[in-house]
Amino acid sequence: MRLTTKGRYAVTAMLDLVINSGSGPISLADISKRQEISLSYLEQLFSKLRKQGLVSSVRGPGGGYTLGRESNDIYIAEIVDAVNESIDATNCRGAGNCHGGEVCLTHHLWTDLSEQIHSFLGSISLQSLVDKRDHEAEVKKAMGQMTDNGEQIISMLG
Amino acid sequence: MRLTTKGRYAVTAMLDLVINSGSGPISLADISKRQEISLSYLEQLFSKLRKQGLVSSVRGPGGGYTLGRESNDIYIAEIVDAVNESIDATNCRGAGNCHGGEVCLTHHLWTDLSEQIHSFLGSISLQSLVDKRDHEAEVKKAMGQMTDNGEQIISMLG
DNA sequence: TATTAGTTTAGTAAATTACTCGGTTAAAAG
DNA sequence: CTTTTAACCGAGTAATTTACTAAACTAATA
Repeated sequence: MRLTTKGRYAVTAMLDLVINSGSGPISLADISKRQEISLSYLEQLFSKLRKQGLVSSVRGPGGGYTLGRESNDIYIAEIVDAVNESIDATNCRGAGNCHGGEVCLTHHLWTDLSEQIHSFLGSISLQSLVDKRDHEAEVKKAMGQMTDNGEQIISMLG
Repeated sequence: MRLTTKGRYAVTAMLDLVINSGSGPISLADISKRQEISLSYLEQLFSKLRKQGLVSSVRGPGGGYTLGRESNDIYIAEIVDAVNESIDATNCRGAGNCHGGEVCLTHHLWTDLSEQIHSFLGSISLQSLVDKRDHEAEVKKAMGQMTDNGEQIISMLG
């Protein structure tokens, strides 16, 4: 899981799309003005977002972008993953140049943590970010994904 | 909260320090060999870690680095923060060039999320990463920081 | 005194980020 | 049918960050 300014731009643009989506599609030119992100950079980001089905496009006058799915079915991790090239964190993959096993241990610990962050962001939807009333429910969902006895906890909470 | 390869290197090196710390200090040369990170790069990273008190150094032969605090009192967020220059995520800070308030809204939403990630990584100690038996307890602590009724949940769990 | 290993600074190659520019294509409006 | 709009596409590039090399110096040990 990589979390850079590039991902922030993508999430910000998607949030802008959710907040300003009324009747028709939203043009990148509008998002560019509102969020102060270069139009061409937005085009690059949305090209990747479109390929992942997170947005769909409408050409011509009055055209622009709409969400590919409902805002409560699009998760932050998807957006970040879409714009970031996935780089393998470990330089020793499985067998090979692992001397002593300790290299693998630290790498394994890191990837474990990285997966936890990913599952956390994978449980937060665009809509829940906008709608703060959903906040606690989303945290419960995040908890459920991060702990083994998550279901138990949630059932205790009703 | 920025999560780049630089932070990963720092956390990996700190994990190496915890795992291999027996009697005396650990030299960066050893970490460099084990984790395949350039010595000079480690020196730069540990310079920052030292300034934050996360490690302390011993010079001369047999010297090296030890943890500045106990491993269960050093948190991942501290390590990541130490090596990353903190960049302000919002281009409009407070007053100024906020046109319409919507720019601020999306920025606010992002910083909210960013803080959640930060508090999540701020609840995971180095030791808990190593010692998987602490895993569930740490998740509970993380939950407590992320939800308003966290204390309530923890008390329910005993 | 020689060696070890941290400390510091300057410089740099590589990668990534963010952007400019120039075009094309599809669809709507006139 | 022509013009306009805005998505689409690719090459190129400045700025920044990452990761590293090199060279010196300092403290502590053997």
